[in-house]
Amino acid sequence: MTIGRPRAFDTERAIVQAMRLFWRNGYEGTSLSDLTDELGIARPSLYAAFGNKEALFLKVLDRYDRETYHFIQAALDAPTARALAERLVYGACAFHSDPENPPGCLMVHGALIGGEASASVRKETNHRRSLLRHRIADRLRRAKLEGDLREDADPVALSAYLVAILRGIAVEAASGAQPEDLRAIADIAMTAWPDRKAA
Amino acid sequence: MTIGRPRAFDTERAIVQAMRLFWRNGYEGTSLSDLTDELGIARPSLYAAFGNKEALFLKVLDRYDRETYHFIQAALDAPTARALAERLVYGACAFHSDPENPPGCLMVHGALIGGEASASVRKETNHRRSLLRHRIADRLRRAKLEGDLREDADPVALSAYLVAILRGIAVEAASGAQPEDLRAIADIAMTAWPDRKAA
DNA sequence: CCTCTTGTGTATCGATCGGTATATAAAGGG
DNA sequence: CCCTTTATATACCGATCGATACACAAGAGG
Repeated sequence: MTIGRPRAFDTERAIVQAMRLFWRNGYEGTSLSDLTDELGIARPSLYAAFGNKEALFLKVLDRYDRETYHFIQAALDAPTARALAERLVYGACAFHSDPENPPGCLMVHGALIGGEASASVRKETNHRRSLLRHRIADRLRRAKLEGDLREDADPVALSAYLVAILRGIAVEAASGAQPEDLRAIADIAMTAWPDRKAA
Repeated sequence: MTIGRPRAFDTERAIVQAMRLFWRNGYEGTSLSDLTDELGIARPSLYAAFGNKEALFLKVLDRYDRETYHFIQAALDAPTARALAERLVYGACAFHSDPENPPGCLMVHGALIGGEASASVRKETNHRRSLLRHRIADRLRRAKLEGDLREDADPVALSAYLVAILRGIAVEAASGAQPEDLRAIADIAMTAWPDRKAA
């Protein structure tokens, strides 16, 4: 079938292992030696399979969005605006409380800042973060049309607020906050959500 | 008076210049060459004046807390709990909207994550972040005693919420959010603040 | 002037960074 | 068996990392 020597490692498994490293130590904080040590493969194998460090990180981002940070999609599928908000903030609490997950959020910690060498990677994570806000805003606009969000509510402002809460929870979790601390934040955050009746 | 050759640069000015570099590119993202280029001094002069990179960063953190991130102190001096919250969230908006300031928050971006080389620096910024939450919680406890915060309000939870909002605003600002976006977040965040009357 | 003390400039240290050249090993096709 | 193709392992590349050894310059005190 496939010609040539077969690959001696599982690329999907390698991406997950790389994701955990980037997640914990950031893009610049994770060296090629860290990666090859953790993955148990030699350097040229990694380059042959993924291209280079940046390309591997992009693959990791895709995997993170698609299969790890998936409470976002569950939230966007919620039937009402309030359910969307609840699934977002409490989903973030559960996500960042899961001891299986490294602390914080890969999208925030992975490449929020750094030197000029990681500028393109930073741009990509920035883009994905703003994309999330737009997806939430679109869903809230639809909620207004469907009548489960007040007429005077501002979808753009509310989506910015929700995303800010997610970032705040992620940073606090990375700083060592306990699950109950995160839930307290989410509880208070939800009291700001507009009810169906006018003010 | 002082014996020996006089220093040819202003250490206070150098700390401010170093702060802006660390603020913009993070601790690990700022190299010694970046620092010496920006400060216009040679490498041994920097080491003689500040010790090493980590010691310089700690001096920068002190300066940031004391003279740059000072809206925090103004908030803690507020007469009421609600005024505290308002000064915090709107102060953060103004702070992160000021075009004179690099994007984001030095305490968050400077050393939120990284390799093992910056572990001690990360521990220090973590400590300072948790210190802020405790100072706010203490102020809110006093507010309850003084009667301008509802009896059933939880100072610890509210302080965690406020800090999370600050982190969220900082991350969004670093991601390129506009001043009006930040104010929208703050406006909604404040609607979660408990009124004096019971629910 | 000389000495002492401290800061400056050059040139460099070993370690590590991301990335590769080269040779060899393991499969399929003939 | 040989040839092609792909993956592996060793060893290495130039560049940069944080940090210094060394010699010299600039002031104070004698």
